Amino acid sequence: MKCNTNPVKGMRDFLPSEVRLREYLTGVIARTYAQHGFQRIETPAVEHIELLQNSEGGENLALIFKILKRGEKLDLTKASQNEDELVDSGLRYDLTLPLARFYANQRARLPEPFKAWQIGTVYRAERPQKGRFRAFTQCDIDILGEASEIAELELIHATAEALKAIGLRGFTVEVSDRRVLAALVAALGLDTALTPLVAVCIDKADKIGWEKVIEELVKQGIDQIAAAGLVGVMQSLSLGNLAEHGVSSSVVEALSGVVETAATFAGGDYNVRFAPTLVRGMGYYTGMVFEITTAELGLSVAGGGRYDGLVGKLCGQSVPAVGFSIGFERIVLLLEQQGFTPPVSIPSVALLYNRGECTAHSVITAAEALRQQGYAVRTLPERAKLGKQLSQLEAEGFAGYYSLAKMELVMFERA
RNA sequence: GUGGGUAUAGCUCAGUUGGUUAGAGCACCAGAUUGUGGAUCUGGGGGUCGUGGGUUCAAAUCCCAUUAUCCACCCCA
Repeated sequence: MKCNTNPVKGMRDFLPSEVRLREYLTGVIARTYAQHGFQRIETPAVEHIELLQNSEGGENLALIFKILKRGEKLDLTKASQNEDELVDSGLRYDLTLPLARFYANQRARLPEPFKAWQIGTVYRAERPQKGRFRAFTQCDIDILGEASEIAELELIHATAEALKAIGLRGFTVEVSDRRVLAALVAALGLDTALTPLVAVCIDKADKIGWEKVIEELVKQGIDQIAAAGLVGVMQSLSLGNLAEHGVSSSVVEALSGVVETAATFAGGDYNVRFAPTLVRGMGYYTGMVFEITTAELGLSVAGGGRYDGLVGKLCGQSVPAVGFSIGFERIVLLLEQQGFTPPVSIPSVALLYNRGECTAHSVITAAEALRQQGYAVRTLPERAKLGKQLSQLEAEGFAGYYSLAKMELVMFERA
């Protein structure tokens, strides 16, 4: 039977060369996070559907891959069928929610505050396009149990250091705070329930321009004068004048402190700035939010924020929390665009033998001897057109080859 | 969820206003030659032209549907 050999829509196969780049990157990121004192944890890809759906995950809720009940619990004969009755679990769409559940469940065994890092695949049933897949890898660091902005600073610093270690420069860390916009909305006398709606419109400013933002706001039922007023304030907003617009002094101090301190650690390698239009989609964010963008890629390469309410909803005890996630796939995309190739850890050689002319024993013995010398060795039958084979091996990244017939090791000349 | 592009050999792609047996390069296999490290030459295998309908004497080519894929929007990493 002939069947479709493509991976499922939005999912990908990875070739050896692609995996090599990905492994190199995860290695660099892992090392940086470990240096900053974060501990790796793992959680399952599958979570209870209730957790995923009652999470204020914003638009992501519509994108959950749902998993059918199994066995007798899957009753397809019921008259009134809706999705919820057939589904009991789903694939995670981010790493934050599973972490919050993990923490609520394992808290007794974890240090306080807890600094965790994770790498894992998450799933969203979106329409795939450039830099966007249905299964993709995220690298998260989170601090739970730390209410002060030292947590924000540590996360920004560690994430920026990870990107630097990968070789990225000139990126911009944007910082804002959910409470800024909420204060502005309140100061203008608008219903604060409108804040999330307003946030979505404001978020588009960079793309569609302020004129259009006003139109959008009006379309959402906000009157023209208030909309224009809000946009006017937004355009002139800076760390210096936040207090004049009704933002509480504690928020202003925390925000300026984070932006200024983070900038001193950047040392010219990257930028840190207050970005009033930064909002972010997740509903669970309660305070500061951040994002990292690069000029080369029109997409953000990292995003995060404070979500103080999330753990409390799961275990009843309020636990402050902040997280920052690296969009692994976008880093990969960026490096591929730059033609980046990861450094080789061990030089590899190909051991070429003639089929039929030598025993398996002699092949493996010779290979072992080379491994003892520190090479990674792949045994391969020698082809009739040796020259062609050798050029292919060289292109594949082999440092040299060993001819079993001639008993000699030949290194390729480095161009 | 909305809009657009593409679909021909393992890969990258040609294919004229519809017209005989659908092509090239790369890759693969065999042979020749070079006295065997990439070259050169000859030959070979390999395609239901995404799928299903329709128009026509005749469809890879035109029309419709469908699927896949890529890109953009929404939103996001």
